[in-house]
Amino acid sequence: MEKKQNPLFVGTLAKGLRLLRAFDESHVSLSLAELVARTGLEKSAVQRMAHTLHHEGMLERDPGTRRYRPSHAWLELAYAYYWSDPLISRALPKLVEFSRAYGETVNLAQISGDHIIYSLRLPNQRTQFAASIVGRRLPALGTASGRVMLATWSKEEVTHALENWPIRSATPKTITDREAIAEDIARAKNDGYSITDGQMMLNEISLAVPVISIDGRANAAVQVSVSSLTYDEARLKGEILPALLDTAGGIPG
Amino acid sequence: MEKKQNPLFVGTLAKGLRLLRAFDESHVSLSLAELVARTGLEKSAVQRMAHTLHHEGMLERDPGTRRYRPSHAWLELAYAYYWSDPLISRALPKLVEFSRAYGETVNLAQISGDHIIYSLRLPNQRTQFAASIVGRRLPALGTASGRVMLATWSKEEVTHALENWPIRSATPKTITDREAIAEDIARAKNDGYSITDGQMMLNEISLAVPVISIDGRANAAVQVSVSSLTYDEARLKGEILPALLDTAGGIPG
DNA sequence: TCATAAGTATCAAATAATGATACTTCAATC
DNA sequence: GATTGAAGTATCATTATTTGATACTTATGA
Repeated sequence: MEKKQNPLFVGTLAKGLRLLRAFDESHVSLSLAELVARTGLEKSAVQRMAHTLHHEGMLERDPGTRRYRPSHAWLELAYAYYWSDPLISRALPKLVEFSRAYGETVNLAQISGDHIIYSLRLPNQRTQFAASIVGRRLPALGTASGRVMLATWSKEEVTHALENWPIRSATPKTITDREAIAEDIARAKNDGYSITDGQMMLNEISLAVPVISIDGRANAAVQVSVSSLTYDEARLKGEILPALLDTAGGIPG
Repeated sequence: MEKKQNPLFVGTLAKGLRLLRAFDESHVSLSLAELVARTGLEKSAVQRMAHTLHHEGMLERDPGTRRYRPSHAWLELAYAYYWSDPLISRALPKLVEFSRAYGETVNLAQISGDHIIYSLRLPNQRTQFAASIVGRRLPALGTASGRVMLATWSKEEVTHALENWPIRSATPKTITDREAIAEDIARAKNDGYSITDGQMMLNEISLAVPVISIDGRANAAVQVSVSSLTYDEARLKGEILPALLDTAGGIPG
């Protein structure tokens, strides 16, 4: 184990958490050996941690394949999170209302370090699975939600973000030029919304508006995803934008 | 710490997990002292665990109040869970379809020990917050979903459940008589659906149908909640039940 | 069938967690 | 605004617990 200065740091617990985080969308179940590979821990340590997590109900274990999987307990943790975050209960009814009225996919995104995380998602029939489930994280600079939040932040913070936050190219259309993103944020600051086209997925247009708190700053955004095959920007601005501004504005500060 | 026989059991990790589980819908943030009270651990241990969990991004800490809260990481874990459970991706499009068509709250429930857990929820405007968010656990015997699943299980399993699983009285109408529940399960076995009225909440009717796997057994159910003020059982059976059976039946086995 | 990898069990060594205690900061009350 | 008790933080000697090497067993597939 690396030298951990602080005597309050409990290495064993941190190791256990690494096993939990070893699971993601492309690692839905892991064997002992795979856990060793993904966590970088000793085989013995992984054996003990996995045993303990299983014993405590945090990992499911297939007796046949001996592979470990996330358990229902991971959803219970999400349940506790939902109650703990006051924004969720304020935003949910507004999003439901919007979703029912327009039938388009609508999400609540929150800033989470240099990423955004989707904390509420109301999918429609056409929505891809990855875009339907909560907890997804995306680099903030590459999303309409992230940009429209940044548009409410101080000049210093925006500069820092533009210089340091990560950018990941997900489609041929992904803008990786930080200058261009800076312009987009400036535009969002002026317009009060941000639109991206095919940044994370081709043929997907995203429209995001900020959820502004009392101090004028946004740490969250409401975002709509539509297909570029059925919408163009003009129609999006005409039909969806006003309602989306109402939705975000209606979330109690 | 109690004597833990198995040398593979890592007590420190188990203790850390207790901090996470100390949070729930009525404990959305906890101070150090409250964590001590709720976990039953030593003050020193809680201090170290909380520090570590915070350091690892699993707990948010308000610098002003010094209280701990669940972090976004708890949603990320849910994201990993969603990918890991193959039922989710199969059920989601069907539930969305139903939700759009009927505009009523629809859920996917799965058995989780002697409880059911809601793993997908598509709320409508009238849905209460607690009924809108995933991860909620309810005693299986008290829910239409739990009963309709049990209806597909072996006689021995049902007997065992009826004798041992917990029952919690949530409303004046909650049925706590295990005989009556046995009858209800028998009825569900015959009908292929289960209806409860005001069991968890007054003025709420639940209709559940099983998601049956190849072996004829159900570990999941699709469930609709409607207000008893706008629906009666007859209307529910006439208008909703056929579509709900289609929805559940359409989930690929 | 054999060979090899994966998973499981054991144990001596010593690191890292423990929990008692002392110190500091906060917040409430007079 | 000073006083007081509770909550939070820091420290450290003790020792229980984790550690990680190794041997053993069970799977897998060539």
